[in-house]
Amino acid sequence: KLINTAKDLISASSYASVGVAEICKQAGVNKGSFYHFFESKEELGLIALEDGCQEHEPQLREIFADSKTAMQQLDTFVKFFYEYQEEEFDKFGRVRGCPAVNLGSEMATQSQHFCDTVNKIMRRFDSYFIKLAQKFKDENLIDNNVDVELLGRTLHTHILGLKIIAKLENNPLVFKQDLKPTMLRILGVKL
Amino acid sequence: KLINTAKDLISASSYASVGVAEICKQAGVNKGSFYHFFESKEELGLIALEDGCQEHEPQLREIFADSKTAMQQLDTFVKFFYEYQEEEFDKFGRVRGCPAVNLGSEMATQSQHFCDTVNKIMRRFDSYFIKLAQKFKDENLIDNNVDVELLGRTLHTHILGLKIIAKLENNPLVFKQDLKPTMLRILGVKL
DNA sequence: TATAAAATTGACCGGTCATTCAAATATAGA
DNA sequence: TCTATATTTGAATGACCGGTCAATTTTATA
Repeated sequence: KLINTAKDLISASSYASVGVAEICKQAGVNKGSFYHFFESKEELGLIALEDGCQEHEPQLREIFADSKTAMQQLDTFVKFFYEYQEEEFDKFGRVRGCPAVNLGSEMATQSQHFCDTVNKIMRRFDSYFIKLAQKFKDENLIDNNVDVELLGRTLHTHILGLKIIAKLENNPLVFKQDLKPTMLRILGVKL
Repeated sequence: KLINTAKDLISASSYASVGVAEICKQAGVNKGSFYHFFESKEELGLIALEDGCQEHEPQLREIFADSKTAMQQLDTFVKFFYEYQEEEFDKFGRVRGCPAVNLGSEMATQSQHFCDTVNKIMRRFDSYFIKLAQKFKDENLIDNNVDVELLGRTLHTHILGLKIIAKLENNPLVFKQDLKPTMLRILGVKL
């Protein structure tokens, strides 16, 4: 309960702006109990971060399933991504972007633990896009001399940038029209 | 002095983690004096943010000078960008990414003022890249049916993503090899 | 030099922060 | 039922937060 509350509250504003007291109150738990289960706010933050990202792994595995063609994977991803962000926007009235990146951006210079954890998560997400790029290459849809690792990371990097922009503008539509054509453009898909 | 100290301290960690007292101490000013010149921490933050971004305008205007060809502009930008980030890395031992985005990402959900200001800055930066894309189009280096506004924003978005990654990995090399080829790829420059 | 305005000082405020703790209560195993 | 362990309680801690203020000093003007 504490972990889920922390996920919600922190991703709704920021790590620093959410106090232990607020998390406890929202979760219906006393502060003493909090420190019985977690040794610090940081520990809870790290666990909530990791937990929140693991949540999406099943969906991601499905989206990037090997049985799908490259283009099917891309289409499913774009569709899922947009619908998820819209859903969140409707629910919270806010585009929250990427909680991991938000936390990483806030804490990178203050806590090595957060920095390391976020980097690990980033690399995990990278791998899905590298696999996607590899698929495009295998299907001969892109230049055969291309570096799929770089391409995958570039796709992911671009999506991070998009999430930041969408969060700042608080506008999920940013994803709707532009994402797929831009991804195809980065991949250099022959039409 | 307060503004410059605020710029340094905030971009070195985060808005929330830097207190008014610390800014004053570092600037050699008393708290009372602080509130003689600024009515709140937020006001100083906003001014420091705006000020820090204005600083780069002359260089940007030079980089994207109309007299240069599209490819020259891109080359100069990439070179300047990398050298600047390296310089900062050497000086502070840290890739700080984009202060505006860092602040925006931290404060977007907490202060409409910060959100608005950062968005304004983002749109200003967008315009340089839109002009660059237009230049590429004018010189017939890219598809003539392309939407230069989208293209410019996409370039900028990608760079924001790169800065985040570089900050998280604290590695300015992220910019070195990949930036130019990726920008050309996004632009779809005919080789 | 007289005077009004601007700037500086540093103590002070109420509130919030993460964290601690001793005591009370609930739970589970023998 | 007895006992040891896990959990819960909520008040207390000291540090720090942004912000205030009356008194003082500096500066500029005339």
